[in-house]
Amino acid sequence: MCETTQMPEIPRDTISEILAHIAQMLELKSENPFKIRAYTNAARAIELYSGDLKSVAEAGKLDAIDGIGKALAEKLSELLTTGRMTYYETLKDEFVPEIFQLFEIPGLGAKKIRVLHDTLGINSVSRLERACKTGKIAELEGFGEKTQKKLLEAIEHRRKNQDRYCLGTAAPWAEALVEHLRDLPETTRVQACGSYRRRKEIVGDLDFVVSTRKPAAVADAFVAHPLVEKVIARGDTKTSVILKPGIQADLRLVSDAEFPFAVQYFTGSKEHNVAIRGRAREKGWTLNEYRLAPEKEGAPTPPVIHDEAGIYRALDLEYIEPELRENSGEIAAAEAGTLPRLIEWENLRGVFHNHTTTSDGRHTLEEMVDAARELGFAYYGVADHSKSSFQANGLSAERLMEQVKSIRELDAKLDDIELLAGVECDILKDGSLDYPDEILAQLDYVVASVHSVFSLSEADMTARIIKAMENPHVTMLGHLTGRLLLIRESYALDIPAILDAAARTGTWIELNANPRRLELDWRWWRAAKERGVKCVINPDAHSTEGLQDVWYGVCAARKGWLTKQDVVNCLPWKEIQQLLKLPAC
DNA sequence: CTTTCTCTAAAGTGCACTGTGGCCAGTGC
Repeated sequence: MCETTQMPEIPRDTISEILAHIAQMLELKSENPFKIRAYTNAARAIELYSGDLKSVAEAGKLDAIDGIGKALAEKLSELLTTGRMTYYETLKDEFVPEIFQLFEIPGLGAKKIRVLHDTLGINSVSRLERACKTGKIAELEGFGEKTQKKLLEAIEHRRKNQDRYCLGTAAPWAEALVEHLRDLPETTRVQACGSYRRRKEIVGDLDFVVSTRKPAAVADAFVAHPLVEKVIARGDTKTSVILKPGIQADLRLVSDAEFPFAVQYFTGSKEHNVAIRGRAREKGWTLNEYRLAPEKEGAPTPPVIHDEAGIYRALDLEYIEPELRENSGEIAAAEAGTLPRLIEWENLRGVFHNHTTTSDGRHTLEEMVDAARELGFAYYGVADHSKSSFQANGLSAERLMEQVKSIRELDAKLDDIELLAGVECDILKDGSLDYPDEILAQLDYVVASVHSVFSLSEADMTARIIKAMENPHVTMLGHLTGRLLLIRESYALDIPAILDAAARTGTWIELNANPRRLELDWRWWRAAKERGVKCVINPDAHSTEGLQDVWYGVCAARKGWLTKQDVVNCLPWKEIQQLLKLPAC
């Protein structure tokens, strides 16, 4: 046997993270700020680079990438060819790894972390918490009572979110495990349940229900999956594990006859199930995770159930899609036969809010358009950042007009997709827009979004956004509430007032499909629909892969009871053309 | 550390906000 010398390819994201980590360490060492920025820029340049880094390194051409000079090219070349970077490893040895947790606490940056470390020896979140509780932080120069209180709250918030994951984070793990279970010869039926199946924007754990005649074999195979870190419980019917990323996953093993009941039960929500069981009881039956049976002797015999829909049918209900099972009126609607026919992924015909390398996207216009064609979209809109979003390399009016020109040129060459030239225009603090009207008038549509000054009062923020909506060039509002799930709360906003204004001005509201956003939140869409406000599902894609986020957007729209009639981008091209008052081709 | 120029030296996204400490510094977008 010969030894293998082949080195596994280092993912581009890992390289980018290493550079960002170096920047962080240099910050802690109070290095030359421009050196720090050079590493930050390089991390970004690598992230945005779409070519094959390894072959560029082998050709010695790394310094041709914008933002990579002689020194960085050398270090990256070492990393790409040997798998190690000496500089990085030496630097890393100077710090305990826990200290980097402190950067995750909002309000703490390198300067403050350095003070905490040098004066109180704080090098981890747990030490920081202790110091806050003993009042030591408030005594420090540059800190005070308020900072101490804010830090403690941030630590508490962090702890609360520790066992919560975004739908988009958990979905690949859930799907990998479902596929693994389905591939086993011993499994009959497999279903992922719980909040993941209900497509909640945040999930706490993963639940799988499997029917089988050989539960021990299935459990063995489940715990042997490479994603599994450790087994915390192992019984005949239930196995619980912790996956490598930290999330708990439960596997329930049942007979095939029990399967529909287990799936219905473990899909929840708890509130939905309580209501459903109450309904069974009214018919003299008892419903649990194993069966539907007469409650006592003499009660009528329930029908034989083969699948989940059968349970609902037995209770005189239409089938209720998992996304709707939140006990918010779905049972009454199922009884009356008025459940909406929910939008499906296949109904989407195009998208409007997408970026390119011209602002902060990772792929070029051509690459993004190719990806959109592959997804089968009939139309595709580009909306890069406007000039005030300089941190996202926002476009000056001049650059924007150049981009419009290149979009029109590419559009003329393609006959299987229609391209639209738009912009994601910043709503400035006073509600005015980032370009004059004569510039906006030259675009096919405008996505108006807030990217700065999040701390306005509710009244001021509401007035700001309404003012933007009143500009006739504004077609839709992007990521209305500014939340980043598990990272940042929404800003203060009077949403009913915004919905009223949207109805009055005919402004569409985006359902931003990025799994960190999924806003406007699904809980508001029925109120929007009542007012006749239209939804537009946008991926806010910064890369070709990002386009696939529309799937999460459709999940959220389904949770919001939306049908294809409620979502503008389910319309065919001809109707979009009329709605946007575009010249006929 | 990189880029660009005034080509071996200088400049390098800019503003709002917050809290603290006395009119500034650090953080975050």
